[in-house]
Amino acid sequence: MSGHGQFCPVAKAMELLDERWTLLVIRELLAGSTRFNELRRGVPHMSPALLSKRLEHAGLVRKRVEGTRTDYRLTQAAEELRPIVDGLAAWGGRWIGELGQEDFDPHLLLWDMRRQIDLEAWPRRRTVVAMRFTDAQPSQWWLVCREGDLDLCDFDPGFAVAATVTTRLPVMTRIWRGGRSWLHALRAEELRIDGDADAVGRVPVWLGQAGRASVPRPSERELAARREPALAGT
Amino acid sequence: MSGHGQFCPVAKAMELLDERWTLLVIRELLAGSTRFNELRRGVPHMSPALLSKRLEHAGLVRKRVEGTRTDYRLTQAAEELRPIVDGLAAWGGRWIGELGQEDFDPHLLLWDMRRQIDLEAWPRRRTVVAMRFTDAQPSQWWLVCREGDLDLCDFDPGFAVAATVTTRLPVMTRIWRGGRSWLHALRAEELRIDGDADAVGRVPVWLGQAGRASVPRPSERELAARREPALAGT
DNA sequence: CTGTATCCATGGCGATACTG
DNA sequence: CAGTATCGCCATGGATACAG
Repeated sequence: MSGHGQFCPVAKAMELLDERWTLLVIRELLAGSTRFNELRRGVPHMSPALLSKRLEHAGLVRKRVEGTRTDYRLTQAAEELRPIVDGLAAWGGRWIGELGQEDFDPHLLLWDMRRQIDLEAWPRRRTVVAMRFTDAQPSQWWLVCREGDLDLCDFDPGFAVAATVTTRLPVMTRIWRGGRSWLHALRAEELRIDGDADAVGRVPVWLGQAGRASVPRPSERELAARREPALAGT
Repeated sequence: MSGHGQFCPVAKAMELLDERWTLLVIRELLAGSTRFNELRRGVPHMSPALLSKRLEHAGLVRKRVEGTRTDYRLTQAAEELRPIVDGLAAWGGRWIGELGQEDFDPHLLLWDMRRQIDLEAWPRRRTVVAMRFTDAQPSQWWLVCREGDLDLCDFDPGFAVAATVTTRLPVMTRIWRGGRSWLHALRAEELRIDGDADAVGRVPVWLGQAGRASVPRPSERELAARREPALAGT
C-alpha cells in the first residue's frame, strides 16, 4: 500500500506532499517560476526526469503549452498551500539553524537574492554591487540595478561598481537567511564592504535579508527548552 | 546525498518532515498521545520498528522513562508545528475529498471520535450511544458517557442504549470528516438513528464532527478552478 | 528550451517474529 | 507494555545520455 490507510486529512494531504522534492517545486512555483528550466535552477539537485514527474501532479500543477514554450502554474488548491509553505519556512529558519557544507551554493544564494531584493531603497541611477566569495566558485558576482530591474551576472558587466562585499559563502548565506545580522558580521570582521563612501554604508539596506528571514531565532532560553519536553497543558 | 543541497529553510524543514509517517506521528503526539502503544493505535499501519525509529528524532520528540513505563512528548520545536499540522488538515479536508477503500477503518474512526467528542451537550447521567456498521468489522460499537468521561467498547457493556446509529462506514467517516452533514445523510436515508424519542434528535449534536472538520469544502466554482491555473497576480 | 529514455544502485520500509 | 531483530524486496530516485 502506498498510502497511510487513514481517513485523517493530514494523512491524505501528506500522501501528496511528503514525496521528496514536491514541496520545493511548489515553493518555486509560489515564488513565481513558471518555466521548466527556471524551476531546475531553483531546485538544481533534482534530476530533470524527476522534476518532470513532479510537475504531472494533477490538481497541484497545471501545464500549459504555448507554441514552443511551456509554462507551469499552480492550481487554486496548490495556491492555498502558501501559508503552509510560509509556515514551514518560518519554522525551518527558527529551529534548523545548522547548515551543512552541502547546503551552501553561490548560484542558489545569488539567484534568490536577485529574486527577493527590494529595490525601493536603491538609487534611481544604475548601481552595481559586486560580491566576492573567498571560499566558493564562481567567486565573483555582480548585481546590476537599473530602471527598477535587478540583473545578476557572474561576469564583469563593465559598469562602475559602487561597492564590493567580500566574505565567505556561509557568512553571506547566514545573513541572508536571517541567522546573522549584517552588523554583527561586520563587527566580527567576517565580512568587508569596500567602495564609494556613501554606498558602503547603504549596502546592508540595499541587499537586506530574505523576506522569510524575519522570524526571530529562538532565545537561549528557548533553545534549552527545545531539548526538554514542552510544558503540558499548553 | 540525503538532503536537498539547499540553504532554504523550507528545504531544511522538509529534510526532517518529509519522511513517510513522520508528520502523522507528530499529529498523534499533538493530539495528546504519549505511550508507544497509544501511538501505534493512532498509526496502525506503521510497523513498530519504524515507529520506534521515528520517535528517535532528537529535537522533535523527547523520551522519558518512568520506571517500567515510557512516555514521549513533543519538544517546543515540534509543538510549534501545530499550526502547520492544522493547516495541512484544513487543506487536506478541503481539497482531498476522495477516500479510497483502504482509508476506512472503524477502529480509527471510533478511536478518533472518542478522543474528540465534546461532552458538553451530553446528559449528566450515564448515556450510551451505539453504532452499527452494515459493511465493516467489527460492526458494533458502544460509546459510553459517564461522569464527564467517554468510553469506547466493541462489546456490549450491558447498559441501556439511548440511541443506535446504523449506517455504512464510509458514510459515517465522511460525516465525521465534515464532507457530509448529518442532516443530508439522514434525508438521503444513508443513515438511521433509532432509540428514545428525545435522544434520537440529539445524537448529531452529541457526536458532532471532528474538530478539524469545520473547513468549508470548495464550492462547485472552486472545484472547477482547481482544474485551472490560479489567476495571476493574486 | 523542454523534456525522454534507460539503467542501476540503494536503502527505506514492510512483514514477521521474538524478547525483557 | 515497549520495544528489537532480521530479512529481503522493489520502488524511488540518482546519473547520464539523448531527442524533438
